[in-house]
Amino acid sequence: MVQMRDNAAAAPRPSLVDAAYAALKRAIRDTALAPGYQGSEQEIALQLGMSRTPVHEAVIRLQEEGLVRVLPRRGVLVCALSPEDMREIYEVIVALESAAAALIAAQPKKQRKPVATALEAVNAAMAAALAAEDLPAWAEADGRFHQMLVEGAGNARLVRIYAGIMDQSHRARMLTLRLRPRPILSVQEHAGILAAIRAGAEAEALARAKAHRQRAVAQILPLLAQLGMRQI
Amino acid sequence: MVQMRDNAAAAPRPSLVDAAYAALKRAIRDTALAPGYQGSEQEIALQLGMSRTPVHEAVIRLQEEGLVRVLPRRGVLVCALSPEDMREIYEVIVALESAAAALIAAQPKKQRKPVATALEAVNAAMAAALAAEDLPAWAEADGRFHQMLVEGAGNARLVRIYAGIMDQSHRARMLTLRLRPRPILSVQEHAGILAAIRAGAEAEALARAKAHRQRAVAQILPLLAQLGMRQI
DNA sequence: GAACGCCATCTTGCATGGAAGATGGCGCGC
DNA sequence: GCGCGCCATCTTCCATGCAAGATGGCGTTC
Repeated sequence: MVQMRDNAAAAPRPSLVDAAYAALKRAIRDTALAPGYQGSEQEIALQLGMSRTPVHEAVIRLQEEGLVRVLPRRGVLVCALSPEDMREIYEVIVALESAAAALIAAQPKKQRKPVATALEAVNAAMAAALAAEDLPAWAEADGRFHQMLVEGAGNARLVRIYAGIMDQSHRARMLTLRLRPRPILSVQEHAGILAAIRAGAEAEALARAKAHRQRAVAQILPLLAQLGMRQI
Repeated sequence: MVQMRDNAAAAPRPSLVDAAYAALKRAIRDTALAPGYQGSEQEIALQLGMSRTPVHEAVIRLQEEGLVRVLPRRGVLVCALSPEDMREIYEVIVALESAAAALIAAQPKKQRKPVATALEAVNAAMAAALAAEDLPAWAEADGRFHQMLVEGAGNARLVRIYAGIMDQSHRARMLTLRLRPRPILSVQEHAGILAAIRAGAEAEALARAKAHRQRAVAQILPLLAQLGMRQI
C-alpha cells in the first residue's frame, strides 16, 4: 500500500457549499454585501442558483469566522465592525505577527535565511511602488510582506488564525488605504524586522514587528473614528 | 423604541444543532470518541436521537475548529494530533498568552489592578493545591489562571481564538498531567508575571508569560514523544 | 386620531428522499 | 494460489417539504 499521504484534498470536487462559501466571502470582502445587509438564505440561494441547504451550511462557516450572524428566523446579517471591534482585531494581528517574527528569528539560520531573503524582495517591491507613487501596488506588497512573515513561522494553525482575522478586517483596511499619510516608514521598519530576524534576535524581532504594527494601528484607528463612521 | 440592545442571545432556544455540537465536542474532549475514530453522521445522529441534518451542521462547525475532518463520502474522522501539531498548538498558545499579559500590563492601573488581584487569588489556590499534593485541583487552578489571564486582556476575539486552540490541545494536556514533574516553579513564575503586570511593565509581562509557557512546553513535548505515541 | 391586536407572510430549523461516489468483499480468470 | 475487476453497500451531498416562530401591515376599537 503506497499510502498516498493524504495528498491534501486531492479531489477538490467542486462542492456547492464551497462555492457558496467562496462567493459569499468575496461579496462581503468587496462590500457587494455591505455591512449591515440582511437577507434570507432563500434569496441568496436563488441568486447563486442553488438550493437553501448549501447556502445554509456556508453561512454556518462564515458565522464561525465572525463575518456574519444568523438571526434565528430573521435572516443572515453581515456583521458590521465598530471601532471597538477594530481595536480587538488589531490587537490580535499585532500578537500574531510579532509572535511569527519571533518564531522565525528563533529558527536555525539555514531555515530563517531564505525566509528573510524572500521578505527582503517583497520589501524592495514596496519601496519601488512607493517611489512610483503606486499606492495599490504598495498595499499589495505590504499585505504580502505581512502574510509571508506569518507563513514563514512554519505554523499552519498560526497562518489559519491569521487569515481569519485578516478576513474580518479587510474592509476596514481597504477603507483607510487612501486616507493614510504616505507610508514612508514601513519600508524602514520592515528592514529593521528583517535585520533582527537575520541576526536571530528573537526578542528584538518581536518588539520591532509589534512596534511596526502598533504605529500603523495608531494611524488607522483615529482615521476610522474621524470618518465619523461607527460601523464599517 | 427601547431597542433592547441585542441582549446577547436572549432566547437561547435549544437548538438540536447546538446540542449535537456540544455533545460531540464533549465526547471528543473526553476521548469518548477517541482520536482516529471514524463514523458516519447517520450513526451519530441515531445515537443522539436526531436526524442527520443537525449532526451534519454541528460537524461542519467542529471541522472549522479543527477537531474533526469530514472525508467526503467516507465519514467523520476525529482528528489525531501529532507531535508536530502539538508544537504548532503550543506556539500559538504562547503567542496568545504572552500578548494577553502585555495587553493587561498596558492597561491603565485602575483596570489592571483588579485583574492582577483576581489572578493572585487563583495563584494562591494553586500554591495551596500544590502543598496538599492535590494535582487535579492544581491543574484546575492553573488552567483557570491562564484562562483568566487571557480574559483579562479585554479582547473577546483573543478569548475566542484561545478557547479554540485550547480545545484542540485539551486531550494532550490531560494525558501529560500526571506525567510531569511536580510543578513547583509555576506559582513563582505566575507571581513574576503578576508583578510585571502590576508594575505596568508591558515588555516584561510579555517575556515572563512567554518564558513560563515555553518552559512548560519544553517539559511536555519530550514527554509526548517519549510516550512513543505519534498520534494523540 | 391613536393604539392595540390579529393574521398573512416570510424566515429558519429540521426531516427525509434521491443521487453520485467511494469502499471492500466476492467471484472469476489465469 | 494470486490478482484483477465488478457490484452491493454505505456514505455524504443536495433538494425539498413541513412546522414553529417572528414580523409588519391592516383592521378594529376606544
